[in-house]
Amino acid sequence: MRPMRQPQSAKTASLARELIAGLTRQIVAGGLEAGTRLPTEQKLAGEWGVSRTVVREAVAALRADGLLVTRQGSGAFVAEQSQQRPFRIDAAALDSLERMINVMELRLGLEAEAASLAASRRNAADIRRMEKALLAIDAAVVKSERSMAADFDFHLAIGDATRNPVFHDFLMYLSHFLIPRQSVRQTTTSPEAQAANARVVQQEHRAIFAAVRARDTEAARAAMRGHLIGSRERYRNLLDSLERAP
Amino acid sequence: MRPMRQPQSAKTASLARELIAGLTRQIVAGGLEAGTRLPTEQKLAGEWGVSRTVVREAVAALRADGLLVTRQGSGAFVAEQSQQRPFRIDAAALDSLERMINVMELRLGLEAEAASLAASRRNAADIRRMEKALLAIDAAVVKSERSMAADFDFHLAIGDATRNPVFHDFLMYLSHFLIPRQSVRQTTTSPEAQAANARVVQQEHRAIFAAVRARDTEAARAAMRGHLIGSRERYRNLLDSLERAP
DNA sequence: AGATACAAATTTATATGACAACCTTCGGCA
DNA sequence: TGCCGAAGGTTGTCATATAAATTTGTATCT
Repeated sequence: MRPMRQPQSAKTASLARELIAGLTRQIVAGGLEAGTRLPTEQKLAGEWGVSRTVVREAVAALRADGLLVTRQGSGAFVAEQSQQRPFRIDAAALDSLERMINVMELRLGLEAEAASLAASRRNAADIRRMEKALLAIDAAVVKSERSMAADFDFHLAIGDATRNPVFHDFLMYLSHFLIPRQSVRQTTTSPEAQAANARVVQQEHRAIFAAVRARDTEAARAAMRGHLIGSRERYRNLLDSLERAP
Repeated sequence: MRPMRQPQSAKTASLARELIAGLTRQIVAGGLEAGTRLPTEQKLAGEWGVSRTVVREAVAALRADGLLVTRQGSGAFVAEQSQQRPFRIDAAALDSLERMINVMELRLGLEAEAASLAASRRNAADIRRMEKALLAIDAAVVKSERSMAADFDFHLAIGDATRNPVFHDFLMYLSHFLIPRQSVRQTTTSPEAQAANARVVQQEHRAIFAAVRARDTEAARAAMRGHLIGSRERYRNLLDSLERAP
C-alpha cells in the first residue's frame, strides 16, 4: 500500500551536492571577482573534509554550469562574465498558474517583437511552413486531437522567420513551460466548447499569418499580442472552471 | 613575440569534454526517451575507452545541466523532461556585432513589455529607485565615468516593477551580453561627443520614467522601444567609426 | 500458492594513491 | 639584461578498493 509513486527526485543530499551548493554560494553570493582563483583541489578537499574525487565532481558540475573554468596545470577560476551561467526559470518557486502567467507575459513581449520582425524578413519558405502548420492544426481539430505540437510549430516558424537564432532557442526553451499540467489535459469541457475554442484560436493564427505575409509589421505585432492575451485568458478561464467543478 | 593575448578559452579538448559532447548528442539528437537508463559507468568507460573517473565527471556535468538524474545503486536516467535544460545564448557561434544586434532585438520586445507592465504595477518604492538610478547616471556623466552599472540599475528597476520575477532573472542574464568589448571601452570618441550622447540617453531614460510614473502603459512601451532602438543605432555607429579609424 | 524476509548481485558514491600533462616561477648562464 | 631550463605545483586521467543503496532472486512461513 505504498507504490503510489516513487519520490524519485528527493535530492538526497550527497557530499558532492553539498559541495556544489557551498561553492556556488561562495561564488555568487560571496561575489567573487571574475578571474579569481579557487583554492587547489587538495586544499578544498581538506577544508570540506571530503576526498579529491568529490571536489572534482563538484568542479565539473560548476564548470558545466558556466560558473568556473579550469586550466590544467594552473587552477580553477571564476568564469568571466562573458561565459556566464545560463538562464533558467525557477520552476520550483512558482505554482503552476502563476508560472504560466509569468511566462506568458514574457512571451507576450517576445513573440510580438518576433512577429514584427518576421513580417519584415520572412521569405517564401517561411510562408509555406506557416501554412503547413496551420493546416496541421486544422487537421488535428477535426479529428479532435491535441494540436499543441502543430500550434507550437506555427509559433516557431514565426520565430525562425526573424532570422535571429536567439528567438528560436528561446522559444524552444519556453515551450517546456507551456504544457498544461496533466489535470488540464483531460477533457473537462464539452467537445462543442473545445471546438469553438479551436476556431477562435485558428482565427487569431490566420490574422497573424496574414499580417506576416503582407509584411505588415505593426499588424503582425498587434495580432500576436491579441492572440497571446487571448490564450492567457482562455487558460485562466479553463483553470477557473476546473476550480469550480473538480 | 607572441604574448599578445592568451587564447585561454581554447576549449582544449579533454577526454571528459569529449564524452560530455558525445553523450549529449546521443541523448538530445538521438532522442532518448525520458527515463531511459544509461549503460553502467563500467560499460560506458569500456565503450569509450576511458576510465570510470572520466565517465563520472561527464555524468556530473550532464546532471548539472539537467539532462540526467542519477540514483545510487540504480543507475543514471535521462531526466524526466529534458526541459530542465537551461537557456543559453550560443556566444561562440556569433561574432560580437551580430550577437549584440540579436540580443538587442530580444531586449526590444522584452523590455518594451516590461515597461508597459511596470507602468501599470509600479509602486512608490519603484519610482524612488528609478529616480535614484537616474541621478547616479547623471553623477557618473559629469565625472565622465562609465555609467553602465547605473544604467543597468535603471533598467532592472523597471523589470522589477513588473512584479514578475522572470523579467528580473532574464534581465540579469542578458546583462552579460551587453558589455561592449574591450576595444570599445577605450574612449575613442571625443569627450564632447560622449557628453552629447549621454544627454540623449538620459533624455530617453526620463521619457520612460515619466511614462511609468504616470502609469501610461502605451507611452512607456513606446519610450522604451525608442530608447533601445536608439541604443542599437548608437552602438552600430560607434563600431562603424572604429572600423574606419582603427 | 502467495506473501514476507533475507541474502546476493549490481550499481552508484566516495576514498586513496599514483602518474601524466601542463603551467608558473625562479635561478643560472651568456 | 635577456634567454633557458630545471623544479615544483596543479589539473587531468587511471586503477583499485570500500561504502551505501537498489534490485533481484531465493527461501521460508502461512
